[in-house]
Amino acid sequence: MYTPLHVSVVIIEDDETVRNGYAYLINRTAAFTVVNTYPSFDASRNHIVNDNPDVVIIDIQLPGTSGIEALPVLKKMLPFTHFIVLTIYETEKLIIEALSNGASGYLTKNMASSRIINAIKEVMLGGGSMSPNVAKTLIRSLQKNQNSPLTKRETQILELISIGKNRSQVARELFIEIDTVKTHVKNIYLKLHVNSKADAIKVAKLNRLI
Amino acid sequence: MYTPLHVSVVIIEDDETVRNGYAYLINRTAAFTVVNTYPSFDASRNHIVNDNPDVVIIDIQLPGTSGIEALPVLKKMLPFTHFIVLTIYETEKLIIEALSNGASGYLTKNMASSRIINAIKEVMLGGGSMSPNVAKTLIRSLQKNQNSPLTKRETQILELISIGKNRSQVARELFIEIDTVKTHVKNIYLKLHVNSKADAIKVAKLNRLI
DNA sequence: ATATTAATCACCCTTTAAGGGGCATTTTTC
DNA sequence: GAAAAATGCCCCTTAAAGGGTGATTAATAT
Repeated sequence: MYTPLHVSVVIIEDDETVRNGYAYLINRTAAFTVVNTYPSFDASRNHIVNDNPDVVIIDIQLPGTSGIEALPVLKKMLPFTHFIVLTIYETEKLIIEALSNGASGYLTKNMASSRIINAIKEVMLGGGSMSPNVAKTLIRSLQKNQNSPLTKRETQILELISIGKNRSQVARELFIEIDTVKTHVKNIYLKLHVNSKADAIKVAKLNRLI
Repeated sequence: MYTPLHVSVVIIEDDETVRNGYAYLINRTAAFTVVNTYPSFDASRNHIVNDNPDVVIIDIQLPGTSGIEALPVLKKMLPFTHFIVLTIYETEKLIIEALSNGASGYLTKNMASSRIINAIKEVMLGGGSMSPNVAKTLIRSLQKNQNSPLTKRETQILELISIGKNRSQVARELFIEIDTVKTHVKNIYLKLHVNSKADAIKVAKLNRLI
């Protein structure tokens, strides 16, 4: 694997011991240099653009601005920098927020240290990196319930409705009458025990029917 | 890392050379046994339940039923088996389809062979596994456009609308008047050059504004 | 073969939501 | 202190949603 020379890294992590541990680990690796470390995003604010790192390792739970909130701001300040979240939290919500806010990687702190180095290499090559638990959580968030009470057609119709199409648009798209769509919608509501579009979508998403 | 003994693997892959290569590689690994290989899902259909593998390595492009179509069927036949897709294709659509159809891993064929072994270990431990390019594609599909023409509030409102809430529900949720929601919606439509909810959601999703 | 489920369509009806227009105020941000 | 963002209040018309009741056909499972 080819790794560009002189990869500069900044670490944002509030625990001093952990922060120094990572810094040691990264500095020990040939061609990797930790150019600066900060105990919080707020502390990094006026310096990090000057550091101009290739990669930022950032924790989620930080004093003041959280890592999640910091990401879009950092991304704007350093548009060509890669961000790797390194945290103990692995809830679906946090993972999706971090990745949608600009992180290229999401690692949990119980990882072998070699994986941190690997992750840096991977994101430097334009890839993404996740620990297995994170990958699993993300994959699970994509997976549909195999025991859906809805039929194929009902699922299909609810999916179209969930992306904002109205009944006549659904009818046109599926080459059926609007009254047929209406019947399906009524049956969907019956099965999901709801009586509105919004509730149906909510229940369906909660149970991964769509 | 602890690995349970006797991990049984089935390979579904149409190219004989590749198939035998994987089989050799996996059999060479202690505690891993390839119990059977098939050139297609259709060929495996009547035997694979009897093979009862812990892990199935499956290609996407197969003669007859594609790997994507095969996944939900296999998942039903083997509810406790882990599936790893191993393919040359890495489009967003295929990746999301494969993962939402039940795959626990998605690897591309240009990977070092050790990663296949690692992936099997990871999914056996209940994790997920993706190669960096796949992770990047998946992450990118989550990322929002940083240059959205919409303001924070407009984005927030469009998000609520996109999950099926109507204006009065949005108003209640954000503790504002329904007329304010209406004004925001009007401005959203102006900015996105649309004049309906469905079109706004379509344009916004296409440009990752929501 | 035959019951069940899924999918299709057609009317009735009332209420709610959506969309277009214009305008005014306050709060935030640069 | 100008500009952008967020808030709110009217006018208006049409489109959509939701509830009820029913029927026919196609697919599928027992």
